[in-house]
Amino acid sequence: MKPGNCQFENQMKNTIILHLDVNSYFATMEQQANPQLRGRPIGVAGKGPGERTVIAGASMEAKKFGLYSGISTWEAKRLCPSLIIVPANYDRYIFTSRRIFAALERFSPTVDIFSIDEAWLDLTYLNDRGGWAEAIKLAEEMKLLIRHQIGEWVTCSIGISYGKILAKLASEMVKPDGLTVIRPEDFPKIALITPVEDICGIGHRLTPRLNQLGIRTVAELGRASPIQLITVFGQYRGQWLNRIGNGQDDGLVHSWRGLSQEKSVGHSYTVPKDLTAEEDVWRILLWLSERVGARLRLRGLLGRTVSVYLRFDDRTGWGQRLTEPEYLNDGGAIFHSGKRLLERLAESKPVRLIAITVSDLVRQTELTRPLLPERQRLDRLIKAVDQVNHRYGQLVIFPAQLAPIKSRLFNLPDGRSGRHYAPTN
DNA sequence: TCTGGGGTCCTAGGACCC
DNA sequence: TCTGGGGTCCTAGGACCC
Repeated sequence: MKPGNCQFENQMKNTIILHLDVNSYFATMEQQANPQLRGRPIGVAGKGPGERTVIAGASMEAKKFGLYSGISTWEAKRLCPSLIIVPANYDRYIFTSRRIFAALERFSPTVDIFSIDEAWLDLTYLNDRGGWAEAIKLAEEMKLLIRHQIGEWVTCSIGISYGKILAKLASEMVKPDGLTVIRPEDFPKIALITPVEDICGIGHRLTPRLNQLGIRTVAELGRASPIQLITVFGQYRGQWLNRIGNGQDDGLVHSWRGLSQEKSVGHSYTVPKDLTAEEDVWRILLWLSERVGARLRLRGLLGRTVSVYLRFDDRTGWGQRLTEPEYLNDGGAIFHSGKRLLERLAESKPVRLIAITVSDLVRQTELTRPLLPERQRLDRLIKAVDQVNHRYGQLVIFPAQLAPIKSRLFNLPDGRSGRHYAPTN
């Protein structure tokens, strides 16, 4: 094989990648915390009853009824009348997630976090001490360690392969508590029976388009003409599809330490009842802006691109973004940008979801230009407000414009903590 | 009574500059 | 005056993930 034209570069480097996925993470956390929920169909919901919400996670027992993440609670109840709906405790899930990833670091210095309950580990270093057999042994140790440290009810599915995508595919093959290996020589066999949509990166839009071209399995994807794939799906995606179809799985594994800076911070909210008054939309936008600002400051970040997104009662969406000359992280300024974007909206339809996101982020410490004196004063005020709000719960001190909907807002669950705001008086 | 909330990455095209 | 190429910044939009 010519160098530089190496079809299976990862195989030649003897890469060993492990993917770990905690089974039904949110539901498992709740069952671990409350033994009465074990063995029963439960669904974890993001918001309180009466709000428009969906199931964020379902237990294995509930999945047997056809439940999945993203289904509305109403539909979930219809499929599984005995379903127990449990409110989410995101703070706890995040806390436990960090404990799991920290525990995994004893197996590899390179732990690449994919989501709250999934990570890849680079085990290539095992090549000179047992290789694949040793990787399998470590996987079994990981399962034991997680059960021991996190909880007896907590199982995970592990996949081991020579690349990230195939390791993830392997971990999804057996659930719960699986351990599956795809060695380079196994790929052709696996490709024959794997539908393209099982590949992470081929979703509900690409699948029908591939199927239309007569491509249903990964093996068929591998046989497809690279030129055709590039023509249909563009340079980047076409090449990627061709590579993955041929088992060339060469995505890099990055350590989460140091590298993982967030690219954007945002919040969205689906209102219980569609909004028709412009001022109501502004108030929700201000509330979301304040939360985004607080989160940016908590992480020591500033951003200068502000995006606003609305979803209307007819399910259509509208979004705009703008980049400010100055970096910002206070709710007032974020809201101001967001409101300017909203002014560009021509039509007026009932609004069901409002979202605001700040991107193009930098660390506060990276900003070299000193703040103007008036900006310094504002900064001190914001810091004092942050301290109070942090101690007593979010938005104890809040912008006066929020007063008209204060009582409603204080009944909104905080998406991250699952807590309800306490009354302020 | 349908469809949440939090993210990531890539591309095309316009404006502007050298 | 016209034309081209290269580069950067920005916005809109599409696709994907859990």
